[in-house]
This record gives sequence, C-alpha cells and structure tokens, in this order.
Amino acid sequence: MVTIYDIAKKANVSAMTVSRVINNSGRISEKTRIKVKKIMEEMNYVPNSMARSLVLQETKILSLLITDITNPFFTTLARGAEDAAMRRGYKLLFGNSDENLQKEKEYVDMMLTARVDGVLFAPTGDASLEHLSILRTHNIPLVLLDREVPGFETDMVLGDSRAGARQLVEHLISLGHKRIALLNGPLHVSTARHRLAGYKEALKLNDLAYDDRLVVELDYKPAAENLAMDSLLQQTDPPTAIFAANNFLAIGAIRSLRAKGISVPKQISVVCFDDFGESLSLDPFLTVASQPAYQFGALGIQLLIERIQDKSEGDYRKIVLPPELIIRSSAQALNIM
Amino acid sequence: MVTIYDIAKKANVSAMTVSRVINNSGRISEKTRIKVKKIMEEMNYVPNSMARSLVLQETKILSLLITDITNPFFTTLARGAEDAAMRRGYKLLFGNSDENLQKEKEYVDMMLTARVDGVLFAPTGDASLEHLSILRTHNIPLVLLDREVPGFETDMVLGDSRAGARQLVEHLISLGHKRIALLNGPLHVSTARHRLAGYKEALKLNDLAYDDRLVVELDYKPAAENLAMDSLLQQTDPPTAIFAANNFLAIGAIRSLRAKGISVPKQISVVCFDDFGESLSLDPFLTVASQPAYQFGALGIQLLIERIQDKSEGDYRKIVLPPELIIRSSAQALNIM
DNA sequence: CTGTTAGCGCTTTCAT
DNA sequence: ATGAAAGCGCTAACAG
Repeated sequence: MVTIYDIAKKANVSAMTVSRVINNSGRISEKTRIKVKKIMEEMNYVPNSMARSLVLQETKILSLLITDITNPFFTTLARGAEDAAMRRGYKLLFGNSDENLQKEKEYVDMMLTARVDGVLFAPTGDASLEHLSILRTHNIPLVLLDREVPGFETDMVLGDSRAGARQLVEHLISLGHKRIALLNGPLHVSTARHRLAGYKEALKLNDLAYDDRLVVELDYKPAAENLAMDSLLQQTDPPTAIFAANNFLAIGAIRSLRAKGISVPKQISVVCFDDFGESLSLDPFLTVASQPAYQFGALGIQLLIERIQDKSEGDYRKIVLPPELIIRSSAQALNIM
Repeated sequence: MVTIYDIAKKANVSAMTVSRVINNSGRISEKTRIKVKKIMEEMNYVPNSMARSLVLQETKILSLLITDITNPFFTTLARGAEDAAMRRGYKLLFGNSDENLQKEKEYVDMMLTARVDGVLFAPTGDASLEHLSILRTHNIPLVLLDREVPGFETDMVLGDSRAGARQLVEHLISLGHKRIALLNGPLHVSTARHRLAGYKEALKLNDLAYDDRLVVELDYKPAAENLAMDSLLQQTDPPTAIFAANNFLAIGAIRSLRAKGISVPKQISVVCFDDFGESLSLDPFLTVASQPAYQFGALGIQLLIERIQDKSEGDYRKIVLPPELIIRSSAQALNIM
C-alpha cells in the first residue's frame, strides 16, 4: 500500500509536505506541489480515509436509513439524499431496515462503529425511540424523515399526512361516496395516525359518521390486503370507496378486488397516498396524494449538514412538505342506483 | 469519546486486556472478562472501526454499485446482496451510478479511499473497463454483476440474456408474429448485445429475415421510446409485436402506444426482459423473461467473500442464471386479417 | 515554505 | 493471564 511516506521519500520532501499538497493547505511552492502531484499519480496513491478520519475525528460519511428499498417513495428519496450529499462532499451509507426493528438496531450499531458524521433516519415506528436515543447519547446529529417519533425532538422533514388524507377523502366525498373504507398502516407509525386523523376530519367536515368497521389496520405483510378486503366487503353496508394509506396497500387492495371480479373504479373507487415513479406505472390511473420524495431526501441532507457544521444548538426545525393531489381515474362518481 | 483506555483505567487493567475481551481472543480470567464487559456497558463503549481497520488492514465493508436504484431489478438484487453480506458479518456500502460513467468514477474513488474489502459492480457499460482496471490495480476483489465487460476477467454473476431473448421472441413467433421490433438498450452494454443476438437467433431458427429497420437502440433517456415508436409505426410494413430489452423500455413503449390510441395487446403485442416486483404491478399483464434478481445479489456476495477469504488466485468463476419465461397477457395471437 | 514531534484508537508481538 | 512497546497512515501544532 502506497502511503504519504512513500511519496515523500521519492519526492525528497517530508510527509507533511505531501499531506499539505493533498489537502491544499498551508503554503507550498508551486514547484514542489507539482513534483509531489506527479509522483502521487505515478505511484497510484490513494489517501486512506481511515487514517484521516482517525485523526480528524470526522468521516465525511452520512448514513441514510430507509424502511423499504423496494418502495419508489424511498428510492426516490434516496436519490435526493445522495445527490445532495455528494454535492457537498459527503458520502452516503445506505441502510434498509425492512420495517424491522431488529435490522434497524443492527444499522444503528453499524453507524456507531463506522463513526458516521450524521444520520438521516426513517424510523420503523414509535419503538425506534430507543435507537434514536442511543444515537443521541453518542451525540450524532440526526434528522428524522417521513415519520416522527413521540418523545423525540430533533430536526425533521415530514409530509403533511393529515392534509393529504383529508384531501383524498374529500375528493371521494365530492364524488358522492359516503361509505369510505380506510386501509391503514400500523398505528405505531406516525404517518398512519395522521392519515387516520385526516380521514376522520374529512368525514366530520362533511357530516358523515365515523364507522370503525370501515377502518382496517394492516402491518406491512404480504397478502394481508386480501383478508382485509374480504371482511370489508362482507359487511351489511359495504364501502363504495377505499382510501389506502400508501401505494403498496392500494395495489394489494386493487389486485384483491380484481381477483374477486370487482372492477376498479366502476364498482369500487380507490385512492391512496404516494405515487409511483413515472417509469414504473404502466397505466397511471391511480388518484393519489403524491409526495415530493426527492425533496425529502435533499432537504434532509441540507438540515443535517447545517446541523453538523453549525454545531449550533439552535432550535430544531421541522419541515412539512405538502402532498399534491393528482386526480386520475381510479376514483369515479358513485353510481346512483 | 470512550476508548479502550478509559475502560482499562476504570477496570484497573491494561488496554490490551480490554482489547482481548472485545475480540474474545487470548485467555482471560472469567472474572476480569465480566468486570470489563460490565464497565463497557456502563460507559456506552463503542469500538472505533476506523482505528481497528487501520491496524488490521481490513474494513469488513463491501461495496455494491448499481446503475439504477429506481429499477426493481436492482433494488431486489440489492436486498439479496445486503442479506447475504450481513449474514456473514460484512457491511454493504451502496452506490448508484445512474448509468453515468462520471458518477461511477466518483464511486470508484470512494471505494478506494474507504478501503472496502471487495466490490460488487454492475458496470454502466464497456467503458467501465477503465474503472475496473483501477480497482484491479489496487488489488480489490471484484465481482461483476449482470453485465460483463470485454477485456476484463473476473468472477461474475450474469443472466442468460441471449436465451431469454430467444425465448421471448420465439414466443411471439409462436403466436403468429413475423414483424417483431426490438427496442434495445445501448450496445455498449453487454446485455443489449446478447439480447440482440438472441433476437437474431430466434428469427433465424424460424426462417424469418432480419430487418434492421425493426431494431432500435435507445439510451436510457426518458421519452426516447416515444420517438422510437413513431418511426417504427411509420414504416410501410410496421411491426405487430415489440420485444423490449428491459422493463422500463416496455413501459415507455406501451405508454407511447396507448397515447397514440393503439391498444396493447389487441393491436400490438409487447414482451420484455425483467419483471417488476410483485408489490409494484397493479395488473401483472406483461409477458416477461423474469430474472432471479435476489439471487444475483446473494450469489455475488458469496463469490466475493470466497475470493476475499481464500485469497486464492483460483480460476475466475462465471455464474449464469437462466431467466424464467412468464407468459401473461401482453402478447396475443396475431389476428389474421 | 518546509520539517519534527506527537498522537488519533486499536492490535500485534514479545515479555513477564 | 496480563502488560509494554511499537506502529497502522495521517494531520495539528509548533519550530525553523
């Protein structure tokens, strides 16, 4: 392995001079700078970031933990974070917790031993509090993404789940629907609670009664939608529309409905939170509350780096990004029979 | 920051003893082991992987570079790699080159300075040769994924693009199609060349003439499919079926066709390479050659770690994973008019 | 403008 | 069973 000492020897200078050339620090004569640079090239020198970090006490590595790498919302968010980090000279260490608290813990340990300079964290749920506290104990700057965790204060970038849910449900109501089901994620995740709140709010604003038989809470398990649909449809007064709390739930629901021979949107309307990437949807027909996923990542990195560099104990900032209602064809006016 | 010296002092032992406890190495009395462990807990000690790597000359970090983080093929592959790496005690540093040679170079530099123990590399194309050579120069074990690069020998995990393409095209032929267009990726990527070869092979096996007006080479730019469709359809003897070399191209093509009021599959059949994840496709109707993406990642890691640990200069291994033909409804029998 | 010294946190080697 | 010394590759602080 080529070190600065190898370079130094060959260039007849001290290691320190080589170090200065590498970092463009201090004053160095143009002549030696060029000589050293040339030798570094010749010898294929690559700085050792381990050694550097050890003395500098900073790694220039940020970590991004997401909960589902197969979800377009998170991959788009990841691209936003990556671009923003790179642009500012930071590397990004990805992690995928898979909505799994145990995996999340492993990633937290990894962040700690890797001595990352900061963390962008999409928690699996309220139980992530413990993990966040560990990071806080070690003074690692931290930005929460997409989901908040009760009892934990920090910078965050969130969507407006309540408003988005309300808009979606009001859209259904404006189409004449009165029996609207909510296919929700687990309530230990803040976004699920907020979407439920928005759902209730929309009902109330329109003088519709809240019926808890229309609300189903699903964890992110495959095929759970199928059972949920069954029970929903067997009710005496079944829903005419479904509000799915995220894109995957909507897809699961629609597939389940179609498998039963029920047409969407002709027989049942469906709307959901989160869009799919442009390149993924064959037939963009879902009416959605689309979130600016790329911005989530980019702004998260910005907050994080500001926190790292200012070292300031300034007040925590909470950025709330509004969703955009995109009306397509998966929800239609209720047929008056 | 808590170091082994802090622990040592508090436990009235030497740093060396603490180190031994951490690594379960050497013999230590049960009494001191327990005492030291307890103090480590109390003080929230976390080993510093930088310092450790610096002396050990290994990081236990592997790097995975993919070309498109929004493509389900690669995210699924990433999950396979991640699971396999974690299971064997390695961490995975993700990178997303975005089919961009410049970004790829930045990631290579990063791998070098981060001193990763090995690299899983999906190259952007043949021009990646230079980057691979750099890694080779620095003796970094390397496994190529999905795409090979002429002139570069190493372990690889590939799909059988030629066979998959042949099957897809023969399927179309069996449905009565004779004018079959190929919507291909750029030819500086090995998979595109192999898919072209498979396409030609299928034609030849069925005594159909190869017509280069039916073959379009697209780079991965948005909306390129639209223009390609235009020119394809304006021909005197336009295609009745399209073989798209990957999932995104197929989607682009279908959207373009539908925008022109052309129905798939009624008027034009479409098949493609690579499936979508289960959770992403609303309406799994595309007939595809599906690749075992998860296996690509898992096997890649396996090859890589074996190479790292054996240090052996054994022969390079090339694993070729066959695709699976999944017949759905996007391709139908040609209407005899 | 350049060099010397010391030390970042850890483990290897050699003592005891 | 435990410890002391040296060194991994690098840079901050000070000296010249």
